[in-house]
Amino acid sequence: MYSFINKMNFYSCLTHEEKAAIQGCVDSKHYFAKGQTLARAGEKPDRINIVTEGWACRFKSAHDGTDQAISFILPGDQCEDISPIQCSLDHGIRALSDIRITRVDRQKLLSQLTPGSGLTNGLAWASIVDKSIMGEWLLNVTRRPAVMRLAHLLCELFTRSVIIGRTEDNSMYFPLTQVALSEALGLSPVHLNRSLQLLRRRKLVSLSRKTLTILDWQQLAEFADFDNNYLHISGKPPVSLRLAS
Amino acid sequence: MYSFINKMNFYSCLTHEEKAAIQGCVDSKHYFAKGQTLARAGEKPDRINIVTEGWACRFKSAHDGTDQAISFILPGDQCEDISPIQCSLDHGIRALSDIRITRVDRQKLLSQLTPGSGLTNGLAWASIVDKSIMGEWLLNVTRRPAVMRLAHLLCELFTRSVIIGRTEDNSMYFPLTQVALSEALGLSPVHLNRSLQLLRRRKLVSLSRKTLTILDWQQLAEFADFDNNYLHISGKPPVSLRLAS
DNA sequence: CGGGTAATTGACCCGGGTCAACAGCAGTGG
DNA sequence: CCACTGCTGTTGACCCGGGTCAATTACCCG
Repeated sequence: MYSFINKMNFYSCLTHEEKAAIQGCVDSKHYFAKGQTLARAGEKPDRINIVTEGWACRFKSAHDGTDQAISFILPGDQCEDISPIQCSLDHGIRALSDIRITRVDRQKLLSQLTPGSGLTNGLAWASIVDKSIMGEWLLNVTRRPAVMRLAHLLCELFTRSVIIGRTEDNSMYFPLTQVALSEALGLSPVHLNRSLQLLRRRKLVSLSRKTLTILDWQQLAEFADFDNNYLHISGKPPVSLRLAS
Repeated sequence: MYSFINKMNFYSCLTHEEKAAIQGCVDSKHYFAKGQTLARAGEKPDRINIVTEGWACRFKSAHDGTDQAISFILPGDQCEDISPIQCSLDHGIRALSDIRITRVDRQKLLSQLTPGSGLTNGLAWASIVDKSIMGEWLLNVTRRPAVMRLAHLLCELFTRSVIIGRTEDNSMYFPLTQVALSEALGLSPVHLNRSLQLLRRRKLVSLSRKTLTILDWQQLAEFADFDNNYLHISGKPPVSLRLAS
């Protein structure tokens, strides 16, 4: 739960009371193994599930049975919208690694959403960033060639990991298989593999044993045409500093 | 302004007082010609601009100078997020037809966002739908071949037009040029043209003089693998009925 | 009737998909 | 400790949907 509060606190600024109040909404904790489905399209969940450890993804299934990932859920992210409106999911959610989840009482949490509260602002931020990311993915997938597309996604995921404090130097935990990456990027697994090899050959990244290391951030970001504006992190000194190095 | 209130009222349910209060936030009205830029990436607008007549699009520019549309703005839609958080735009906005805009005072409007108010709920709905549409676009663009992709977008735009009451029988106002369509679908204008011709030859749609006519909704929707679930309109009888016909 | 925008057509090409085989490696049970 | 099994990653050969370039042809409006 620390991960969620930390994220809210990053975007907004929570008082001690607010943090405690959020803690008070916790209902239960759960564990899911890699590959398990956390939610299916059409469901109408009445709890909020927050991923506290591990990665998941939202995905939609196409006419031909293939899946497209529409976003990644990292520690601190919720599976459901936290909104007064409750509507059925239009996509599924799947664990991409073993994950830990904290379930929260929806009504209790909603009651914290008074105008101006830290939680209200934090969630508003998070929502804007989510939308921005989807816009950037749209651009990524339609306008950038495969290698660049992959490089861009790696930049994004590294930056997001920095934000939630899950990097160590230039390395990060990276549980995605090549198939999962290809489903996010709209590429075939085969071609994704070839693109990844190009990045490795250029000594921009190294990726093995679930660890991604950025070998040359400047070069990688430039190559990917990566501009972190869309993540709306400007004015968050700790992160800016980390990324400048 | 009617278009915006009507949209909020469609998703939520506004009292007379609420409608009047929204009207009270109106600041000024403006006109923009087709092709004009309403906003640029990086700007931090402090007014809310609501399109009341005509179409616009949000777009992002790629490394090679081409643009990708990331969503369409129809009458009743706002250009800016209505959120306590104010952050800079990560995309531009361009008029796709001559458009009319009503400018609204941000602070006044925000003061209407009390928990449980019709506006709060309406905006929450709208936000969820916006996000859903982007997810569907992601799927559309990565997983569906060109003709199907186009068919799907036409289904979406027709459905959205029904929602805002801008259709007449099976026809609707449709100001998009083929270039604009191709920018939304991630296709080249040439290929878009060919795809459109296929749909015409199959007698699924007709499109000329800014009027789109759906010749066979059943067939078109089936062909496009269109499932309007993602627009979250179930339980809105007037629309369901219109679309069933 | 002229000029500019939007649509259409043909010829050619390439990024990335598909299919199929194989290698590496982790976990499992004997 | 090893053999088995299934997942993940890698490679090669071949193919096609959709891109590009370039030239016309409508269409719209003053």
